[in-house]
Amino acid sequence: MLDIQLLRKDITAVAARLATRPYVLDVDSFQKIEAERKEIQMRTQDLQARRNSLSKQVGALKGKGEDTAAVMEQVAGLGDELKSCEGHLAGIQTQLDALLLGIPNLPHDSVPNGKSSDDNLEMRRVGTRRTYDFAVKDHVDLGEQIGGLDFAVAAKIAGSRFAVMKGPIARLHRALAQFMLDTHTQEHGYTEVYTPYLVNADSMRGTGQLPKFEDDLFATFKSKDEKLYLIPTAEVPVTNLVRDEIVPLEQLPLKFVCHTPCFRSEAGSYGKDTRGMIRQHQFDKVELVQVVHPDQSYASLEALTGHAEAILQKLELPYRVVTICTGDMGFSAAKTFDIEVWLPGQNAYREISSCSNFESFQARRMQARYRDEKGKPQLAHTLNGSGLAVGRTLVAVLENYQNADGSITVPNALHRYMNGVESITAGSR
RNA sequence: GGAUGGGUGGCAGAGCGGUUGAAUGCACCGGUCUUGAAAACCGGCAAGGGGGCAACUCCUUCGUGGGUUCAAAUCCCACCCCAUCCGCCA
Repeated sequence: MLDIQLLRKDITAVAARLATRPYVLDVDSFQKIEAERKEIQMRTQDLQARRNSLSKQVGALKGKGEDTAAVMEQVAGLGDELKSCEGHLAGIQTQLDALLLGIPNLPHDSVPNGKSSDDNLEMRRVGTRRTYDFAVKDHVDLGEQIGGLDFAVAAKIAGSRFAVMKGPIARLHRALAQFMLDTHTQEHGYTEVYTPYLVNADSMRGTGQLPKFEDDLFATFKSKDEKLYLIPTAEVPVTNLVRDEIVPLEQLPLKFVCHTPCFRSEAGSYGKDTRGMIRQHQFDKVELVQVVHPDQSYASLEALTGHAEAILQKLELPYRVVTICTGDMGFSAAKTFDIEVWLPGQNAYREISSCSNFESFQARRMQARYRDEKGKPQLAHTLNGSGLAVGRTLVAVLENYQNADGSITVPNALHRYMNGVESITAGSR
């Protein structure tokens, strides 16, 4: 959510910056509602003030044993107008909130303008792409040949966009998650957390999934009329740890790492990435979340991106980092770096992590604050990034570490998580 | 699912129709004292929002929603959450 003061003061500049996303801010309707709000709010508060002071007089008169009939009559006369004003104001406030909740974040000045992913800015390429003296396979063929990846049985159990992993592939998948958690907690200073996978609507609103993106979510029912949502990313429960909290200054920055399954409906991506486990309804991810002082958030974004990159470096997987342009950026982000890993099977770089600074956009929605030097509550800045998407990392390992005979060499960094296993083949367990 | 108790400021915890945005303690900030610190003493200290150039001022908030009343943290109704015990259970 944007600061409403910003919209009141300089809506033209805000609209211009949002247009780069592109998002058309309805300036007229905002200004119309805002003008109405101002008028009604002032009138309502004036009536309330009069009622309060008259009521206090009644109390004072009664205390002295004097007659109160005249004052009570006066205050009674206020009743109807007050009630209608309060109702009117509540209605306008609801409208205003709805409008505000639908406005995306302002891109940071350093974000390149652009229309689509074609306009994203490559920052760096890291690692060396292997050359193969045989025809490379993709992870689907490799996994099925080993007997560890089964999409057909997953479709039987649940439908499309699910996978069943078995044997050495399932183990490799687990090893990757453990390896990521250990690296981030032991080397990057994150605190591991375990959270609910089902969350309430307030939490989804806090991080920006609701009200606009309900279609992207899976939901379930706690009771007949109480809905719970399956998390699309650990960002949601973890960032909401600080919802409605005032964190003491000395506790910043908060750094959390969390491994969870993620559930996405992938509505609107029909026909995209239908093969393999690149785009699934359910996938595991290790997520990094930081809550920081506003002065630090861009330095933190660089650091957090580096933490995600460290995983790929340790796994010796080649990747590149891109800055997402205005037109390709997510709703809540002020700036995003994507990390894209090289996939020989697709002969392309594919997103494996997305690291964003949300500035105060999420914090304002969820009233996540810290106490500044003067003791005043201030909105914190929130960040998060995948460190990394476990399923896609598995895909990257399978494809990059494949051998001519279809076996997979286990990256050195994972040996201790695989009980010393250095290679997996069809016979592995 | 059943029973009981409970949800009040950063925390603990009073208040149970009016002058209470809320006693008291802790924490925190400023000061006195001290070589320094502690202790002691004095003072300050909720959040969100509106109006105003400002000084300042007004509104809202005691789990949530609704109701009664001139007036609600306090009374009534519904719901939610937490704790404990019983039942069931990974």
